[in-house]
Amino acid sequence: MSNRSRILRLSRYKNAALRLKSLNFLKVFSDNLADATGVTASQVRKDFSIFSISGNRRGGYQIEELLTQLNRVLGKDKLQKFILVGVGNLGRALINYQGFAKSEIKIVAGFDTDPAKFNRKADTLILPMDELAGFIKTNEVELAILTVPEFNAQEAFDKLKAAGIKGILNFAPTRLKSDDKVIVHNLNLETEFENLIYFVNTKTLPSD
Amino acid sequence: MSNRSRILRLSRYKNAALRLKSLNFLKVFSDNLADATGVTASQVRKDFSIFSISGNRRGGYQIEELLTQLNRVLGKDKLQKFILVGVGNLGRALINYQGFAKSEIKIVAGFDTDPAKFNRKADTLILPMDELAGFIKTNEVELAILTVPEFNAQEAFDKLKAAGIKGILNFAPTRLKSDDKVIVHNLNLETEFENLIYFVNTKTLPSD
DNA sequence: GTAAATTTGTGAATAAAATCACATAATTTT
DNA sequence: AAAATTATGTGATTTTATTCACAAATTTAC
Repeated sequence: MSNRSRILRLSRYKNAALRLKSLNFLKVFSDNLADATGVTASQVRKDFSIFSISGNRRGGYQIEELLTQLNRVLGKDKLQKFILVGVGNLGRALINYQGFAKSEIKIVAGFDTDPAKFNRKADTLILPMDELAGFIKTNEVELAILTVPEFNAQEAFDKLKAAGIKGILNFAPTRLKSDDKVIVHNLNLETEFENLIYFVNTKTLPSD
Repeated sequence: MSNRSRILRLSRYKNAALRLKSLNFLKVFSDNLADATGVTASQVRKDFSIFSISGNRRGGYQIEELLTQLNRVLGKDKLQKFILVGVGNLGRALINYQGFAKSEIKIVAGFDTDPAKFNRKADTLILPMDELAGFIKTNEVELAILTVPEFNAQEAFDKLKAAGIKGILNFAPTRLKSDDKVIVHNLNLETEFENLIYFVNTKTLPSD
């Protein structure tokens, strides 16, 4: 078993554990993680149970050990290289985003069709689309971020797929479909905004 | 009943319907919407049923009428004004994001503590935090986007809450909690990346 | 060293969400 | 205008996810 929201929760537990670690905590209880992430304690324990993450009865979880186990499940025990296609406002923001600094996530290059954006001297190279397939092969990149306008999304997707990319985080406002070859995670900003608007307008509390 | 994923699906149906409308389609079937959004046809109909959105037996849904009903539910029948706090890379990208152009979402001002960022002449004003509360009152803004670094998130949240903001889309890597006064929708980019990494590493298809 | 206290881990129970399946309504065909 | 066809709409069923509740393990107190 392994659905999306369960994995999202594991990430949150990890973030909560990291925060506690930075405050010099050595151990943490399911109760603490539940408070920090807004779920129930038994949910935390059930999630751990499903991924064979274990602690000590009465002693809680050793934070260091817990983080190791969570990072193992989440694949964060090794560097994850991403390329980014579409160096517009959002693309550039993601390339410069500081939030990944401590994590094992790295955007290794950006690609665009606009020559004005190419840059072979920057910290993160910005290259023409022609070099996409070659770069992916040479650098053994499996993951991509798609931040192109709606109209170009399908074409860019096809190129990424042809070049052997295995996973795509799609910010373009077009829903792309996962298949055996490529896993797509669609993240539509307008949809997220609309969701908030709905809950504010109806004054119901979202139940996630 | 009204959980987050059901509302997210309604947004997707709406986007699919919009796309079909732009191709001059006049009607659409639950089957079409299902294909376009990656769910089952009965899911589409069940979602509609729950929000009393109805079509014509044998005739499907009139797109124009369907959009009206969806926009009513999603609160997109009127302009939704947002302010944005934290004009960094991501904040600026959202301010300049073109994807909202056709929608009823508008970012009316940005706020920051850094005087270098203030701009009273730009299309979207960038103002000092001191003016936050006043602006919110004068312009009757209920919604906010939070794109500050982790360390400043709680303080900014408190100010927004005190100023009467009703809903926050939080991009800061700190989980803020919803309550009766403010609904928070947390959107943690690192978590989204990790989620993709997990499914690529384990080669399982996400079941959302 | 025994008893009391506390927290995990997980089957069992409950709740929630998705799918099925079919009666009902509308349209098209003949 | 009757019969055949095609979609919706929704109770019933199934599946999935969450919570409950308690035995097992460990720690602390006496």
